[in-house]
Amino acid sequence: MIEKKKKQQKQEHEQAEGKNNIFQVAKLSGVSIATVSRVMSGKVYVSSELTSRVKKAALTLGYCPNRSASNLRKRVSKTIGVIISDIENPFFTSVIRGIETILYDAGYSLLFCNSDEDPKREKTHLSILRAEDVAGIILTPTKNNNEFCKSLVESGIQLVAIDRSPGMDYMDGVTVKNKKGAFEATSHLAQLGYQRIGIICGPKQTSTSVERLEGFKEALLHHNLVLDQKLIIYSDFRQMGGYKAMQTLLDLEFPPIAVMVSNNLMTLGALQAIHERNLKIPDQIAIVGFDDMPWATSLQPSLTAVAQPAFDIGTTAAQLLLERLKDPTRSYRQVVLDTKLMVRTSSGSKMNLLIKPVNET
Amino acid sequence: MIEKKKKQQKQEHEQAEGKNNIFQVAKLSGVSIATVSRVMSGKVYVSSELTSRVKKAALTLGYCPNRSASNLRKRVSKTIGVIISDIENPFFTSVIRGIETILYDAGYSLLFCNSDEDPKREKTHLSILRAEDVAGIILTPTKNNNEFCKSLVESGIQLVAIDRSPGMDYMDGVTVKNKKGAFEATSHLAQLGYQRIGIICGPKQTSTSVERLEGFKEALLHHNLVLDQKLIIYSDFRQMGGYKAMQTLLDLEFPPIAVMVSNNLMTLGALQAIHERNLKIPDQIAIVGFDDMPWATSLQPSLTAVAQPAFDIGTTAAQLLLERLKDPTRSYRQVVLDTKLMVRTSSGSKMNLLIKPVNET
DNA sequence: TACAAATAAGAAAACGTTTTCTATACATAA
DNA sequence: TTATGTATAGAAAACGTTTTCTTATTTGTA
Repeated sequence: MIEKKKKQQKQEHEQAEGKNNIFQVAKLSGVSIATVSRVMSGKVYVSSELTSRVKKAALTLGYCPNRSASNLRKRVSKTIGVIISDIENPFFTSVIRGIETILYDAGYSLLFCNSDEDPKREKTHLSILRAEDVAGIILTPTKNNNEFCKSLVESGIQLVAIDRSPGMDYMDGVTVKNKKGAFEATSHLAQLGYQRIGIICGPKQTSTSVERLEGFKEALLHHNLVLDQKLIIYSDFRQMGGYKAMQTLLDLEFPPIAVMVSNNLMTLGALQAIHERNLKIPDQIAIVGFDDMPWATSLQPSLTAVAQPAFDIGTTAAQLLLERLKDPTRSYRQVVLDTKLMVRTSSGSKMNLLIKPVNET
Repeated sequence: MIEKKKKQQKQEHEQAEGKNNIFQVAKLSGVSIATVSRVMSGKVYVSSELTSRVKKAALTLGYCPNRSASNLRKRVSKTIGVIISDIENPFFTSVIRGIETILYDAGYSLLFCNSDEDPKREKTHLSILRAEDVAGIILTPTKNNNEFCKSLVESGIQLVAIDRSPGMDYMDGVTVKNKKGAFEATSHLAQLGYQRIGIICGPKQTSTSVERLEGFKEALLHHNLVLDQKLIIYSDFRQMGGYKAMQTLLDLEFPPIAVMVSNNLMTLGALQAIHERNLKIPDQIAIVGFDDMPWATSLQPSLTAVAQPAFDIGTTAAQLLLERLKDPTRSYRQVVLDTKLMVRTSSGSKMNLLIKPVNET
């Protein structure tokens, strides 16, 4: 008799105060732990009598199921990893916000990592995320980790690439029409009569940078403008890089009269360099940026820029991931979102029709 | 015989391909799972012979321990929750970056949440983080969740408050000298000869907003300037709010000739309103912002602003948390970091070069 | 009346680790 | 020699869930 009781109690898990578990709820409500679990997850038959008793007990104890145990047993986690290359870039924070909005509603948590554009760091993060048993990962892929990504997919972790298209056929992806955006921006400058147009690019390897340069070149061709290689400067997508790149351009024997800058942070740097030399925008030099940012309308003159739907990139990526988690067999797809040229005054447009606040709450 | 073998194999966990576990490593290297675990954690005696065999097996299988199982067993997690009120605010992204830098090195992962300044959302996130069994939480506390926070601390989850001081004595905190920062900024304007100075504040409830207003008032008093209640506008720390607030100020019968804006996003909005009316900065209106941002030097004129050590706020918070995790009994402490007035041209300082930042670290 | 099907709930197994307990071999000290 | 300690490594328990397996009860149908 005593023997038997002892054995039964073996699992009673007398715990320290504060932390409580399913056994305590079961005890308080006088049911088995199975029933408690069923009530908590709420999708199986439990009598209304027991349901209410369990719910009451759970409430008074402030019980909430341990997620590690749950994940372990279910072999799935309600966590999704996000690896961003630069969290200090407002473009990416908008993306994150988009991701968060969707995933939060779907009951997922976000495990966040900053790769700093470093493939090694990216790999470390990827393996941590795997150990963490995330359901999926949304990332801005750097190069060099293709085989590793592939092995992740094989081991059942779904990936979604954003911003860059790594040319992988084993994951979904969301990008924007970089080439078209750059084409429009450059054409805009050409149409305003600027002939000597320069560009500040990002790193040579990233697909976004390459595509934007392509659009730039095509626009020059389209408008019968000569392409001077000296007016193409490669940089690093960072503010300081943009600053130095613009200095280089301005130091040329024949500097450009208009410039397209391939991302937001470099645009800030470029503006700084221009202001330092007391050049008038757009009279002495016109400028068009890529990425429309909150500060674009606060600049004097306001900044003409190619707007990317950053928030939508995030929501789209999250949705792709959710759909794939629901149906892992469906074919991989690449969603390409549109860009929009926001014409303001830094490009020298006389008709500043489109001055609107970027961000209304 | 067969019986016995079956029983032994019971634990062999023949798995699907791809995912691998400790049993497979043990099998491949011909040792027990205990030994594998000991090798992986690497702080207990295992012979060099077995160690190398296990390591090799782990490598070829690409094994890495399941974190859920580990957390469950160890009853601690290497995950830390971060709840930020607005991820689109560059100030907070710098903070996050600081947090990430420290915690990454210490082997922690970051579970990220956006509270959107909404106490209800904050509470939801807090309980998710508890279920997730995080070791600690760094948050920008909104009001109204005091008792809940307290219960978290009681159940063993350490909290660190950043940016705002909720006046709680059961958690560590990191803030900056808001009052002193606002005092200096306002004094700077007063010393330049501006007499009619306005302020755009954040929400009335947040401690940062209150402290900055206090510093503003004290500076006026100190310089024998009258305080016109009409020149104090409360807003919401967002760009649109700053835009509208500045419009309100400029629409006054006697508008201010200089303005201090209590955060970065509202400053952007205020600038927009000023530019829309084609007012010259600083000749027709001077402006000083709170929070020094990457774009401050790209503005024309460049923006005078109170710099907060956002990155350091993050690293400090992370360090406080790590120290507390190491020694949960140590007394709670509030770290207050210094601000620094970055004098540029939007405040009109060109006219008065005698002024220099009054500061010591 | 009897037998199948459906409902409800407990017992027990399983998830993949870490760690305690136990056992062996070998060295050292009494 | 015997006792004691130490290095090494396997067996088994434990972490807190979810879910399968059982069992008991109720309902429906031939």
